[in-house]
Amino acid sequence: MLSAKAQYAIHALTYLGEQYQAGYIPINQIAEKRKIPAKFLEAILLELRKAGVLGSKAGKNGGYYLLRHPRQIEMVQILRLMDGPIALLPCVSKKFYEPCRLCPYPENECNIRRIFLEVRDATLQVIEGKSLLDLMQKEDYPDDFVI
Amino acid sequence: MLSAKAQYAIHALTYLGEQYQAGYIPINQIAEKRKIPAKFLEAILLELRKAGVLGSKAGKNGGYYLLRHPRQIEMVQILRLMDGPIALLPCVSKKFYEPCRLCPYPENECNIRRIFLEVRDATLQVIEGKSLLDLMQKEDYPDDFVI
DNA sequence: ATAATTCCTATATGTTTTATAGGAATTATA
DNA sequence: TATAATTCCTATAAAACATATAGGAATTAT
Repeated sequence: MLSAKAQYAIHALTYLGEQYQAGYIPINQIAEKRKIPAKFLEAILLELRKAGVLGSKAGKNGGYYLLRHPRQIEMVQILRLMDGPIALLPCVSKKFYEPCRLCPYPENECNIRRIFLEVRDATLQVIEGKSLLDLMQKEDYPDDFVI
Repeated sequence: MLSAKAQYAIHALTYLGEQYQAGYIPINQIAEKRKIPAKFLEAILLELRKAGVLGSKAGKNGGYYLLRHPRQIEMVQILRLMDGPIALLPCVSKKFYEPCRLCPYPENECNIRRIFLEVRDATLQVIEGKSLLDLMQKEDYPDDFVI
């Protein structure tokens, strides 16, 4: 399951997506609208900024905003940032690979690994290519919003 | 990612699969062969027994054994027993469904949900129909072992 | 009887997740 | 320039969960 953090991130980002190019959005507004604990959200947004997903402006009338068009923000990047690996086992992870400590057989012969590699590939098949825009409620936005 | 518990369960079960119909296998043997902490394994095997996956016999020369042929033990059952939902969000879970607490829109209109439903379906597509036998190193066993 | 095992409940230990605190820095604007 | 509203940053608290162990009761073969 996704952590609360990852879910909060998704909801915050879709909210910011709705306000794309509408200026700086303060944390408290997002927190209130999406029912996310404000201080926790603050930490999440900070992380997203440091990862180059969000921009921010401090001071009065400041806030956060998307650095790229929602179509250009990859869903899989958000998931990995918040929760780490997509794969269910370290030995089949693309970005967080670690060798298996339990398996008595070589990796390339392991059937456990083979199957969990299939699972990972099936998951990536779905989410790679998906963007923040796909997660948003597109109907709510003007036609010219979509690239 | 799978918990250590789920990984231990898989390894213990494949080990028992290798010994299918070879009598009662004591916890300590499994623990030693698969490098699993014995007391933790004990709790896991107990759970698998209560779920009807394993049988056991107490006393001298006792131990655990598979109640069904490895082909008849569903991979997905093991994963759900050990780690709960397959789905990444409660609102798309088949067996552990819970409504979304954050989403402002009705479920059937939510694009977040739509995508995570796709992910779940892709995952289930791979693992439903897979059995313990698929996780085992079949090559090690006599031909007549496979149904 | 003894030894080897499972059974069961409780608890300890460690780690991660979730959440909050609080003050410094920044900025708009009155 | 003072004020208010914000982000920035580090630290820490609190809660939940995962992992692991303890220890004795019950069972069984020999």
